[in-house]
Parts: sequence; C-alpha cells; structure tokens
Amino acid sequence: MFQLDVRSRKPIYEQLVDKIKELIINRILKPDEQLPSVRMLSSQLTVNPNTIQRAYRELENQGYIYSIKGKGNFVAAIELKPNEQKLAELKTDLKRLIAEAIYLGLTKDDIYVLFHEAHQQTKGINSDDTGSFR
Amino acid sequence: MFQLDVRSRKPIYEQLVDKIKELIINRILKPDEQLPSVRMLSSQLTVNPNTIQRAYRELENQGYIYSIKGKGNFVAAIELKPNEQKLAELKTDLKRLIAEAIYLGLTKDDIYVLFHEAHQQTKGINSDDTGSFR
Amino acid sequence: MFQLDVRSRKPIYEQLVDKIKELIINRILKPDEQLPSVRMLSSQLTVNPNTIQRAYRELENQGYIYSIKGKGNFVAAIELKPNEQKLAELKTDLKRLIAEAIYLGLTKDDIYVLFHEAHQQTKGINSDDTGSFR
Amino acid sequence: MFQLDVRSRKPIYEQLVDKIKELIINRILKPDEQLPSVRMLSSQLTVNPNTIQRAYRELENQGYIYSIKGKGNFVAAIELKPNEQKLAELKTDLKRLIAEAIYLGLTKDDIYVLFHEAHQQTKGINSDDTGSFR
DNA sequence: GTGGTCTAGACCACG
DNA sequence: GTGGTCTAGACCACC
Repeated sequence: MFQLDVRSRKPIYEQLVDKIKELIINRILKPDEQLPSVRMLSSQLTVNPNTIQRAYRELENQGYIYSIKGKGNFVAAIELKPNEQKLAELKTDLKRLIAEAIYLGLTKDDIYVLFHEAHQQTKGINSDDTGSFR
Repeated sequence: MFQLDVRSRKPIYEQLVDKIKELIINRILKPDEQLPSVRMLSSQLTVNPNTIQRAYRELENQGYIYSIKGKGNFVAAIELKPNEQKLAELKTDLKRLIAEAIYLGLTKDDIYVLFHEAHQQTKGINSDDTGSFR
Repeated sequence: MFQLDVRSRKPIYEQLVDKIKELIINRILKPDEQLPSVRMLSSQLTVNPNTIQRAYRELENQGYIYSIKGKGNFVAAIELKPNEQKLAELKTDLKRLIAEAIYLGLTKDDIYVLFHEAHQQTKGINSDDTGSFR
Repeated sequence: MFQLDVRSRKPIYEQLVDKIKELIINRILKPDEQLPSVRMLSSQLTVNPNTIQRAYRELENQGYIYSIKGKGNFVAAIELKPNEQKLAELKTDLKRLIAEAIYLGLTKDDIYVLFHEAHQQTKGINSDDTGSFR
C-alpha cells in the first residue's frame, strides 16, 4: 500500500501522515471509508503499532480522519468552512517554495500545469473553480 | 539583519538557511558578496557559533554560497543552467502543497496572487517571464 | 429521541448517560416516568443493546433512574437533600473550567449569560433562585 | 510537585496536562519559564519519559507551552487574540456543568463565589473585568 | 545536557 | 477485534 523510507530524515509517522493525507485529498480514500486497523498496517509495513497509532492521531488532530474506539479509523468529511488559519499557513509556505522555484527556472506555464494537475487530482472539489486557469 | 524565532519547532540552523537563501534569491545579497562572519553573526543573533557554522555549511552544500578558508563565506553566482533535478523535486513538493491547499479552499486567483508576489520578489531574474501572469 | 455522534471521541454509552441525565434534569422526563426499553432504544438508535444497558446501569448507579426487574427503567424522584459531596466535586470542576475560560477571555457577562441559560433550562427547580441573577 | 493517581480512569498524561495547565493559568509558572526536563519529571514522578513527553506535546498543541530541541520546554505567553473556538467549546461544557450543579443545589451566590475565586487565581488577566460581579 | 522518534510488548476500554 | 495508554529502553538531532 505505501512505501516508507526508514532511513529518511523525515519521521516514519510523518511520512505516513503525508501519504494518507494525499490519498484522502485525491479522493482515493472516500469520506467515512474505514482505514486499515492499526495492527494490520503495523504488520503490513513492519512498523511498530505505536508509530501507526501516532500517525492516525496526528491525522485526527488535523481533521482528516476520525476514530471510534472499538470500531476503527475513518476518513472525515470535508469541512464546509475550511480552516482559514491552516490555509494561510499553507499560502506562506507556497509562496516561499514558488519563489525558490522561480529562482531555479520555474515559469508561469509550469505553475499553470501544476495547478491544473493538482486540481484534476482533487476531482474538482470547488466547483466554482473548474473554469480555465488563465 | 535577521529575525529568528527560537520558539519555532524548526531548528535555528534551518531558519538561518531559509532566511539567507531568501536574501540570495531576492538579490538582497548579490553574487560574490561576502556574508557576515560566523563570529559576528553569532554574537549579533546570540546564537551558538556552531549553529551558524552549520547553516553556512548547509548553504554551501546546496550551492548557494562558497567559502574561502581564511577569508570568509560568499554568495555563489547564479547557475545559468539551474539544477534540473532540484527543480523537479521542487515541482513535486509544490504540486503536493497546491493539492492540499485546494482541498482547504485555495482558488486559482489565490495561486495567481502568490505567483505574482513571488515573481516580484525575485526581481525578474528570468526575463522571459516578466509579462503578465494572466 | 436522541442524536448520537458516533464520531465523537466520547463513548456512546457516556453520550447516552449525559443526554438522558439532561432530559431528567430539565424535567422532560418526569419522576417515575418509564424510560424506553433497552431493545426499543437499541433498534431506534441502531446501537448495540449492551451499550444501552450499560448506560442505564450507569444512570442507576448515579441515582438518576431505578430499574424494576421485568418491568423496566424509571426516572428516580428528585432527592430533596442533594448529594453534598457531588455538588462539592462539581464546584471544583467548575472552578477549574471557569479559570481556564477566563484565561481564554471569558468575562463576567459571559458567565452571567451561561448561568441564566442553564437556570432557564432547569425550569426553576430551586424556588429560592428564580429571581434575576444580577 | 504533582500528585498523580495511577489508578484513575483519567490517563496519566491527561492528569499531567491538567495540572500543568492549572499552574500556567494561575501564573505559578510564568511565561518563558522553563519547565522541568522530560527526564527529570520522569524520574521524580516515577513515570515513563514517553508519558511526560506526550503530556508536554499535548500542551504544546494546545498552545500553553513551546519546546526548543536541545534546550527544554517553556511556558508560552498568552495569546492576545484568544482562541474563539476553544472558548466556545469551554462555554458549552460550562453550561452543561452549571445546569447539573443547579440541579444539585447550586445557587447564584455559589457561582459568584466560584467566578470570583477563579478570577483572583488568574491574577486579573483581563483588567476590564476587575469590577464587581453583580 | 535537551527534546524527538522508535521498538517491543503489555494491559485496558469499547462495541 | 478495535483503538488508547503505558512501560522499558534505545538511538538520533540539536545546542
């Protein structure tokens, strides 16, 4: 299911968070769908259950999944009122990254392509946004 | 010169790397300009000299500065042929971040603004890109 | 009758306990009134009968309901001499919560409103307290 | 320093969070003051370092402390713009608790005393709130 | 020295 | 069987 790099500087639980977040954002995991149980993922990835648990907990804190004791972990529905604070943080990060990329040769066409691809991936969540980019 | 946030979860040396990188990208520090010495920065920022040293070493590894023993650290000239591999990596990161931001409500106008702002900052390094974004 | 949130981190049986307790406190369920049977509630809420049973047992332990074998569960009469110990515990909790809320910006007007609303809900059980709060 | 109840239903790390939060709210621990190190608290309380770590992490997530790798954990300054969402949640909890307390005999004088005491503890954070309660 | 991550394995609470 | 908590002890990153 996933590919983890245990030698990476990035903690395993963070890698997990990112991978699962991606699956949720790209609608591969759908709202209210059940995630693999802590123990199952643990044995599949040969990673300690605690590490999986921690990743799930982080995802819950960030609002991407919810967990029911004795039942399992499930994908959360999208919030209709998106978190403004989080979005603002993301924008700051994006700007920094874009500036660095421009320095390395990124063009406006590149960013157009990236946005378009990302938008396709998310399967048009924001319907008012399906128009042409330009 | 800089403003460091000791409370941030991001290591101080990484903050330094990012800040200096930004100054270089935005042409505030120009090619072959000398950077402040480790000791000076260390006392100015009340930061351990080791931490400064580490930041400079990291910047050197990434190709943003070069150091001359006994003289100091200097801003590297822009590579006209930017590292394609790095740009590719950046694009991957960007795409991931953009997808997440769209999930949280980012619109095409938002990304337009971000690109525009970032482009202004870099002071039109890439002349083929000074036209209007739209 | 109730609205349960299966996604909540609070166990379902506890949610049930709180809801029913609220109905009793607010006199919607009157003393000696019969509660819905375990089976009925179970099928209505599509919740495991064990869970309902557990909630009722908990309510009985706390003195809010009593059960008669073969007949059902019933709302207990109000104790005119309320449990002083419980009240003392509640006060401790309240004080802690109020302090935290003040730290986050709670004003005396806020607490006035809260008390007033809570008082309205209880429909003036304690007659010496029906006057204006201020 | 603290007294923990290992037999309690409430997790140890949560007990720790509550205790430390209380010390911060009541200004016994002052902003930027260093908390005992994970290892020290761990041995003092004969609790596993991981459990302490988890409590500190939770406090950081809630904004009560901040941690610097290699340095320690420190009390965070109060946010000038308090978290409205958190306050709203607290109010809901408060209302429920107050209603229950009224049911058990709480009077408006009682709540007055509680608010007053809590306000004293917090050492008058909100200066516009030092007037008489009534 | 400090915090941060991870494993191995245990026990409890919940449904 | 599920998630949640905890211990024992290890290793790494940072300053």
